[in-house]
Amino acid sequence: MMQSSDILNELERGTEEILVKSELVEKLKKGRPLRIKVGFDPTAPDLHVGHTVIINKMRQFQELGHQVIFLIGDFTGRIGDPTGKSATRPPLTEEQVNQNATTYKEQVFKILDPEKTEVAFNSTWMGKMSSAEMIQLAAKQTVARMLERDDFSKRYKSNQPIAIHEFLYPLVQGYDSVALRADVEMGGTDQKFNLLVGRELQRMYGQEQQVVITLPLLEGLDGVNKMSKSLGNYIGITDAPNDMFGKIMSVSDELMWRYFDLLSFRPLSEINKLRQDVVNGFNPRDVKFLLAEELITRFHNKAAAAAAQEDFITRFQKGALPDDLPEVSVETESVGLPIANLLKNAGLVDSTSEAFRMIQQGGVKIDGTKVEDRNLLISKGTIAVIQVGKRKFAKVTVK
RNA sequence: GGAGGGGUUCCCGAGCGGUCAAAGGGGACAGACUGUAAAUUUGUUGGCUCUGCCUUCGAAGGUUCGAAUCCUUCCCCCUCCA
Repeated sequence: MMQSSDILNELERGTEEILVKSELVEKLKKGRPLRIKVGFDPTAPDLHVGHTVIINKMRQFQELGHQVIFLIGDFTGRIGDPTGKSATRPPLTEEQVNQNATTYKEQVFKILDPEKTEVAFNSTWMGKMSSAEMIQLAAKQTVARMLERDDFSKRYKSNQPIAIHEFLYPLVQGYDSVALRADVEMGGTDQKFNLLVGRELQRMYGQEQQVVITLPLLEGLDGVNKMSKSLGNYIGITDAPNDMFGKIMSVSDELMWRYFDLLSFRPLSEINKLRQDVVNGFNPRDVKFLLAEELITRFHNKAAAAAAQEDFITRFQKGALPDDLPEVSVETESVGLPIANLLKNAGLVDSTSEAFRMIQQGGVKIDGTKVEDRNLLISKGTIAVIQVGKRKFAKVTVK
């Protein structure tokens, strides 16, 4: 049995902030399972490893015997994205929401225990709310308060639009905590404002206030922006082993340590040792291999991790072709097809202009031989392995 | 309702009658190099029947030999005042 101070240390590990820590201590003392709320966006059912930072934390609460609530913001999703990036978001149908929820479950249960997870939808209570009640809810916060939110104030100051409905987003999210009687709500640091609105609303509705725990946002593969699908700088947890491996390898040596801190289950002492090894001349590439292996094993299995590493080595270190070459056939009505058109028709490039550029840059190879002539005609009946750059390959048949 | 500012190629952002497929940066891609799809470095970055042609600068008209650049109307965004 762990000491309560050990439990607290364990829970605090990897978090950005706990508001208010003393309240969490009090709640933990009660000896009953706490209700841990975490909200997810229903439009984005493909989780990436950035999301797993928080899911790992949820799992930790579960292991300590608490009740984890996986809240799908299907109603909130219809309000619209308050990041201002997508002005109009097509409303999801109930069918789509359910489908996305299923996808979610498949993914998070690679980490969470399904027996100890409650899945909730906020449309359950929000859908029943009358407009009068909605306005009463809106009356509980002021515009000035809303503008305190970093994202809103920045946009306001830089003359970016803020639609009124975007103010409702934090209110609804906060109200969810009231409806669920949450003891703890977790979210990314970008969620801090919304999470705190939940605290305030609970107080106004006469409930004990939830403790807010924020977790750091994981940087994406570029090392600059946070990991997100829209930026394309993510490692999806359903990514194929080879893709996962490649993406992890493309992370800079520096960012790799951040990933170790937030994604690896290895103890800190072990990570520090690896760090020291690299300082002493150990190849950081091999440390990256370890990270890739751990994550692929978590989301796939050990054999897949080993195979992915094997593939990476033969393909990039030794320059060999991958085993699973996609086969494509392109048709021509004359005796042959100009190389540029062939590349385009085979889907290896987006346009013939791009094809010409690639040839000019020396990135196109046919059966391993670099193409020098941009007007090269590939005759009908040819079957050849064509490569564009380091990552695009196809076995092309000209019919 | 009034006054003013603005909408440019994937993104940010110059251009303000011809030399504009449109500076610069970011991103992406390609080459070189390499202990890695790290770092570094060089280059490319609208399309096509490709060394020439075609379509782009919120939308539609107009002026002009010629418009992203000028005019008109419309749509959208922002700021200040009410």
